[in-house]
Amino acid sequence: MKESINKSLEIKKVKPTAMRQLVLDILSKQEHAIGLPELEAQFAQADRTTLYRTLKTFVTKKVIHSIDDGTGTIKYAICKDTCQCNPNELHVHFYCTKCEKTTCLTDIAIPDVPLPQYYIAENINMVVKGLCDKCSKKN
Amino acid sequence: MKESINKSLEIKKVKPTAMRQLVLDILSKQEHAIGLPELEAQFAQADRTTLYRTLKTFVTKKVIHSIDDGTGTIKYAICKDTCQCNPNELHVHFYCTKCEKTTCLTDIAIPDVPLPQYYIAENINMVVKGLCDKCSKKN
DNA sequence: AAATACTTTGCAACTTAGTTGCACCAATAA
DNA sequence: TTATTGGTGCAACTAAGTTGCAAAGTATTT
Repeated sequence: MKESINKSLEIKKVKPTAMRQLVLDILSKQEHAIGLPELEAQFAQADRTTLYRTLKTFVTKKVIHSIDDGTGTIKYAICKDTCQCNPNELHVHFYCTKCEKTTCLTDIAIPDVPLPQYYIAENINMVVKGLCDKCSKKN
Repeated sequence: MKESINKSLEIKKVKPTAMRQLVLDILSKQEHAIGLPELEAQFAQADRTTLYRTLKTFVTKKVIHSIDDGTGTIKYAICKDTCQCNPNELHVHFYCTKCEKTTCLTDIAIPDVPLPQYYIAENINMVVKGLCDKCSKKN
């Protein structure tokens, strides 16, 4: 476990400090994407700034990817080891309006959209909102 | 012009107060989607709260739609008179990373995506980021 | 027209997320 | 060891959004 985290940091060329290992460990244990406030809540005592900067480093080094799920707070989830976050590798995200969890639908690629002339796509964000599998069954 | 604004408010069943007419008039003159701070900036003197609530009313009454373009501030643009904001009526939005403007690509419908079993879609947000037509030509 | 109720508006104050500057500490290189 | 670099933590701040409450305006009833 700890080995895989170190490996992940090594692959993406991020110095594996204790803080970073800890943050990545927590992120790896999440079932859903979480935001900075939620990450902060998992620590008894930790500085927001450090977590903030750790996440930022992870994003630029592509250890994790950020998700704008439309709630106003950015969520984060771990990238695959091989992920380079290119447009063709992007997947759809799902935000459940009932349990308010954001899920990576890693198997669902974002479909190509035709853009008007002279528009150049660099990145695409696609979030489907509705009820997740667990919540739709409870109704 | 003023007639069409009143008509729009009437259709969507919003009482046409002076403030609302003014806000809708400003929104109708925008080439791009704008946020609350930008709307506020167009007034010499106006209260943020009132504008905030006006936008909120407009969104719930479907006079305008809100766009989460990933910048952190929600943008707004006018809906068509007939728009009911159903999933099948939704269009793609484009955020230009150079001029930082958000554009409704009203002609480009959001493609259907297959969801995993038991997931129920209520709404979809799709934002393409990159260079808009004007900015891509300038390079 | 007067009295009542309802809606809209404006001020002030607050919350929340994100962000920056600066000082300190740890790890590494010269 | 000293110098340099990078990471961490505190404090303070910004920006956007939000709420409570009171005043003003509009509509409705008598």
